[in-house]
Amino acid sequence: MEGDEEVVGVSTATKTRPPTVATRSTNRVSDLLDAAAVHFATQGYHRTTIRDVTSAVGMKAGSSYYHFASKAEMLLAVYEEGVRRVQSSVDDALRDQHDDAPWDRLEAALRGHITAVLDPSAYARTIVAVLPDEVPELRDEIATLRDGYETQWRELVDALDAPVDAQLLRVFLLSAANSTQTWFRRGRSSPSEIARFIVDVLRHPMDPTDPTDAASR
Amino acid sequence: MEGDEEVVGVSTATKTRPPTVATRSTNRVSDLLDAAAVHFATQGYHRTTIRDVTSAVGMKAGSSYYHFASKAEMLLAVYEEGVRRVQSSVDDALRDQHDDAPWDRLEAALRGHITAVLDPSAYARTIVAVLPDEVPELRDEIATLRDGYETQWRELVDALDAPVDAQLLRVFLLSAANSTQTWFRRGRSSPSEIARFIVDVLRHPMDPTDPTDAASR
DNA sequence: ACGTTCACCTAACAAGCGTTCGGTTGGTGA
DNA sequence: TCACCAACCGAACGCTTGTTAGGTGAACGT
Repeated sequence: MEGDEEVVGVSTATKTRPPTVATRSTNRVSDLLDAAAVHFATQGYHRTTIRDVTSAVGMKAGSSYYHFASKAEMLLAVYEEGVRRVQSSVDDALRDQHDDAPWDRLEAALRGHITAVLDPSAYARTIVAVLPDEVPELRDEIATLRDGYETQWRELVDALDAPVDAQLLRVFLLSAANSTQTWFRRGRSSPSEIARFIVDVLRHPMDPTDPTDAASR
Repeated sequence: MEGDEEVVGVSTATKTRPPTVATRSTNRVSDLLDAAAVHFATQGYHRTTIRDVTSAVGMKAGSSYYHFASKAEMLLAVYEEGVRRVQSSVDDALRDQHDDAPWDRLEAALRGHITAVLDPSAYARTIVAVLPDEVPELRDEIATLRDGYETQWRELVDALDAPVDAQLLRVFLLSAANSTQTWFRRGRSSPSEIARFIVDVLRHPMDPTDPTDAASR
């Protein structure tokens, strides 16, 4: 009998359907998500327990399942919000950048990306910290989200018209920008400086023995 | 009575002391370590269970504790071997590199590093995949091991005499090299090509509009 | 005023985890 | 030949985990 399976998700529960949006002001889903983001970003998915997250906002473990059907769906929610925030941070940076030269646009995008990755809210950090196949059940969803975001970077890098493999360059750019999360210490250098550093390193020769570099030294 | 506590670690067990080195040929510690490396590298520390590792070599879970006092010590053993292999891979590459120009030495070291990171034995991949504070009880040991290895890179980067922050450059170099593990597909590009790509990107200007780049295009 | 619904809590469940401990076997040195 | 010990096995332990189910009270629409 395969007529009506759990089509949309209406399986065991008869009527207790967690609403997608908050309907009452006492709803604390956003607090839950905030705490989840912090824990996922700093401890990773598997080391984070539901009780870690809920107790951080004064909830009990079971209450989580009123809002999220599972731990994986909780991560997915954080992940989606993370992508949304990085994307909008990049958009903001690109909007502020009025010079539309390819290298300037790249630097602006880098600045936006790094800013989001270093944001204390930890949403963006989660999408860097937890890798796609760390949670097999979400592999496709996570991969899709990442791809959607990286599409923009494909265009940015292609626009450079650089004399190297564009795919390699894009991968290295993102890995360099993401790595800031591991070593960054506040106060030493800002996202803007890091973005500028990366672009400078790429644009200008840094080999003192390079014949084309005679002028800059 | 605090006279004789578990001073050195001789607590419960009376005489069953696992020997540090293998004494009999039927010893399968190396097989265990191989399997552990594969699982730690591909699944991470927390998603890997003792039963995963032992069953991969036809052992039972409890038998692991004849060789390793805990799961954490098992990881540490893999980690140490991983550092050893990356180090020797870099040493080999540097030895083969007869031109001792700083940039050539850097490229050789990168080649060695990437080769080790992409090695199917997975030991080196482990030290990239599992981050220092993923296992709090080993944080200091792991950090020490990493520092020891990175010292060499400090020297290599300093020798470049590049007109940028040496620390930033070193961090980006290693993160770029390590990121190969996530996207590398065998057959598309070799460790040598990737190493050369990274060095090329740094040494030579890739901005077509850069005035100093007129000659190379 | 009142029944309904939201947003939780309480309490447990089964599965899986790292770990322990006594037993077993086959190779080994004397 | 035989005691011995390295190198396991078998079976459990206690704990944590994600998850479920039923109950509770305050806020809400009517």
